[in-house]
Amino acid sequence: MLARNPAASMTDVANLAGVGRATLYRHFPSRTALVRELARECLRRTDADLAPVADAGLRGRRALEAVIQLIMPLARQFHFLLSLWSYAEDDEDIRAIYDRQLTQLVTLVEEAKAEGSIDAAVPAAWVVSSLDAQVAAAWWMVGNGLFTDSEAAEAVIRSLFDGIGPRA
Amino acid sequence: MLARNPAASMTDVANLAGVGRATLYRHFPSRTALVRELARECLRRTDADLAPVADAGLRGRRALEAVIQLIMPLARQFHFLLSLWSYAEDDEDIRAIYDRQLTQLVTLVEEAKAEGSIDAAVPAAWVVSSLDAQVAAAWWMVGNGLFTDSEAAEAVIRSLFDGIGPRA
DNA sequence: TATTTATGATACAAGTATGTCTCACATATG
DNA sequence: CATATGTGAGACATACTTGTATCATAAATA
Repeated sequence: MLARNPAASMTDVANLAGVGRATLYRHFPSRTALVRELARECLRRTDADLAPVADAGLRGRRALEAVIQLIMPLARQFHFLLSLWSYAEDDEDIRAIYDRQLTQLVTLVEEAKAEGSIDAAVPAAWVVSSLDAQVAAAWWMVGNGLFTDSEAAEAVIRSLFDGIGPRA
Repeated sequence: MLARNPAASMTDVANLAGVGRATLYRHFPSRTALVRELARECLRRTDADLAPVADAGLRGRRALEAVIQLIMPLARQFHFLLSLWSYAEDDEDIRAIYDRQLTQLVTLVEEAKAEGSIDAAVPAAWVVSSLDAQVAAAWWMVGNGLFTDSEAAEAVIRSLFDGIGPRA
């Protein structure tokens, strides 16, 4: 519900969940608590889905490509945070997990730079921003039936590393 | 105010504008009217700023690069529409202007394909989405002091056409 | 100077959201 | 069977937001 409409009320959430509003408040003492738990869940799920990348020992560009492919189905859940993040960012736990994930991503970017698959002159922060923005854009394409999940991942990988210019 | 916090109340807007709430209602009969006028203003300003591109007779990639450079300072005003667009999209005038601008952008993309500076296999919708997403991302970098305006435009142009891979 | 106009402050009504509380009921457990 | 637990429905207080209306005042105009 909050992913579709971040301004949804507790009544809306309860109705969509098929439970009474009172019951919702029994599980989440406040709206802020609900949003934070949702954020935590998103971050947990990301950790879980991205674990195979680290386990497989992938590095640099190969790892980033795997991350993009794995993260695409989660983009929807991520996207809701854009407008609700202000409620979550004050939470210490959430911030810690988020910072760690961000650091891991930056590490992959640095590895890719070291192996020569990313231009060392490009700031890592921009790579991460551009990656994030394009994943969100690609998910939007999926949502509007203009891409399948795999097409979306492929488009992001290609655009990110090689751009939309003519193939070499 | 609405650019920073799209959920801001009329009181917030009036306070930031340094006028009374009543006066704000004298100029904009409703919150929706305010948002729509803001949207109209954004689109008008975009038209004005982008007019030189058409006047100079730029086409294809050169035109797209000029658009990116000119649009960057406007990105902030554009960005507020993401969450407020639902209030504006019902307005016939606004929709017409927006659709025209979008069509013009797609035309530039098609021209770039024809001249060989964009791979014909890449869907135009994805080019526009990726462009839009990266402009927003770059503006965010500017807002956080990680890019200057011109660095931002340069980064978007380079990432869009050539990606972040090593320079050929 | 007299008058019109725009403004700020404020009160007001109606609607909605949050968070708390109570009560009746169903279900699971002892 | 008796009891404990969780739920749904709803009342309730509080607060906030929208949109309207009123009134006194400052500034521009005639």
